[in-house]
Amino acid sequence: MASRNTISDVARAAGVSIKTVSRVLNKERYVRADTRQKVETAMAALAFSPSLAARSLAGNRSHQIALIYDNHSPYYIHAVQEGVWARCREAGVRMLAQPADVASPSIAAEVGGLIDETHVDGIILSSPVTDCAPVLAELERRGIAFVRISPGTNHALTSSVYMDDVQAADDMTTHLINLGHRVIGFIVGHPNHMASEQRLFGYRRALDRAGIAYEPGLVHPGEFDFASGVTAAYALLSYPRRPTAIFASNDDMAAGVLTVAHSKGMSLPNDLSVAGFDDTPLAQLVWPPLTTIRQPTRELAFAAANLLFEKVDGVEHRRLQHELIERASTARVG
Amino acid sequence: MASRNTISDVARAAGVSIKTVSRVLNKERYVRADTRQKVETAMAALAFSPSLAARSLAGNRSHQIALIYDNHSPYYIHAVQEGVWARCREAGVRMLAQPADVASPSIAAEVGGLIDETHVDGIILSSPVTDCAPVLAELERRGIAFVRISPGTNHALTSSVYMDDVQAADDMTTHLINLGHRVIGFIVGHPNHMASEQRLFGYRRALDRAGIAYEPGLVHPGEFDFASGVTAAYALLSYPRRPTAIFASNDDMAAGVLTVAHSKGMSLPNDLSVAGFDDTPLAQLVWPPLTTIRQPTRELAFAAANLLFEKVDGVEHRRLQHELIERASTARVG
DNA sequence: GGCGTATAAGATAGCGTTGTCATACGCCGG
DNA sequence: CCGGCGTATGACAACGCTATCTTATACGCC
Repeated sequence: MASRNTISDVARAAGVSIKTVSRVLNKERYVRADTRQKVETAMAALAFSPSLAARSLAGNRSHQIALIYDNHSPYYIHAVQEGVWARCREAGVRMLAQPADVASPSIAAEVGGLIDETHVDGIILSSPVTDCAPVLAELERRGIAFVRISPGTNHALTSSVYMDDVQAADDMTTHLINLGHRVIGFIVGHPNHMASEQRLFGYRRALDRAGIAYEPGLVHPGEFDFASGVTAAYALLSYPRRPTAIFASNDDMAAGVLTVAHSKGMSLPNDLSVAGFDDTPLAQLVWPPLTTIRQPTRELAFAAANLLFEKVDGVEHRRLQHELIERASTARVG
Repeated sequence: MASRNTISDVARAAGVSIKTVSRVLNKERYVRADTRQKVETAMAALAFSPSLAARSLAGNRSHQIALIYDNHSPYYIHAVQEGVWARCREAGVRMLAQPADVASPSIAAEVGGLIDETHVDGIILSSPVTDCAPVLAELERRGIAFVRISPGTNHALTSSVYMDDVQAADDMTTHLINLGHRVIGFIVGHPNHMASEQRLFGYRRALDRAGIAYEPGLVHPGEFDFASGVTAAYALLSYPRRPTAIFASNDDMAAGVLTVAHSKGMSLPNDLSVAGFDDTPLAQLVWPPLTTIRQPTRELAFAAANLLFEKVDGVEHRRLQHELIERASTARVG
């Protein structure tokens, strides 16, 4: 239970002042190469890790950032955490993963409290917090650096990373049309998420361009979870003009569609094509594996952290590319 | 960009000394009810959140704990994070989610660095870090409080929470035997995880009790992921004594079995019963939904945090109950 | 009435860093 | 040969709390 090694221990071991150790630690200028070497040797020998608490308190950086999320998809959260974490690791910054509840009236206060408590240097917002007005207002008010992942509103006002959800949904719909489908069901995402609207819009745009009339009865609300996919599938499959293909706004709902089809004894993909969105690992775990849109979630998260560390002055955006992944759940209309 | 409110601001607003504010904050004795009230009012009015950095530095508590994991199942990580986080929230303690790599030679140093940097008050180890010898040694050496989730080794030496993997696998195997199966394939888990051995042992114990000879050809290694489930399923389904049921050590591998069975045009569960383990959400997203063992992951994590906060002197263990969940992937042998 | 004890509150010294300012050295040009 | 500048280093205060010690008051007992 040896007590913590401090900067003073390192300074003593290296025969320099604590300030010089601090300079080495922070890669400041005005340290001779051989001095730097001595200090680094001493740090390694003592396995010195500087106290983040002390650094936060004394300096104007905490070497920590927060990732805020409120998403019920473990796959999404996992990918986002991993992406941000990977970039943080490179930068020697600690990531605080912070769940939140966008529906809570106190969410802004909680985010404010988080900032005060932890002194974080910046914040990354993932969907749907990325469009949570009270949180955005609080962050603006405090003037803290932040980057939004896949924002749906006020795109121009803040830095963000995103993909083109409209185009992606258009691509998938067009793909189904190219396979000969003319009656295509669509399951909308959770109303909290701006991406839901955009994906619906892409679906409509593709139909439009192909000269296929939009039919409200073929569009069913959902909530991005399996259960709502099941519900929607039952509704769509009993609709008078029964769809030959169903495009769900995410993979979980698509899995729900598959389950309903299986339980009705349908043969997939011959009796019904099913498409998902996101390309979570789930897409490959179900049968038949899902044709879906690969959303570069991990890369978006990485890019968000990157943008935060660059500390660009103004507002900056980075768009990442999606990709249509064709698997066995879609086929030419029978 | 108002600057942080400090304990002094609160003290001034309440007309008391900073030490009294500190007392209220830490729920110490010797504060009159009306004084406490004044302070609490002032804190609320100023939306005061104490600096964790300052508290860590000055006191001997940091109000933070770390959760260390190296698990490739997003569902597992998510459940563990959620359980620990829920208990932390109640306790007003911050949770640091820390990925690690059990295969890395520097893992102990990294954990040590984490402790030095963050001053965490305690640590929770999830599988497979829970059985990582270098990490355990480092934690012992430092005398820091820690709780292990589902340890497989040296159970008696440290506090832990766990479920009975042997009994659970025994239960499932017995369930299949009771359905009339006599040729039961088994897919082992990742060798890193101690649970893998235990589940295999439970399988063998149940066979033994039922007087069914153990047949090595019916047991195939796996790695807890979908791909290894697929590989194992191909092997098992081409084994001369073809199994009528396959018990996979987790749900992901069971999903792999389902996929192989589907692609061979088998009718499930009539041609083959498939059982999983863990009851992750995935179990319900595949077709047919998996008969599986519900592992109370979230509750285990919650209990682990709880044990940490109780700061019991000696070593303590908590066992949580598993449950066999029967769904549509298993049936009486045809 | 004096004294011991429990309760209530304040003064002050750190905790381990970084920021600021001061200092020392070597080198250059005039 | 001296003043000034760029470089390299150190001394010390400050960050916002908690721990420790001290002081003040109230109360009960002999």
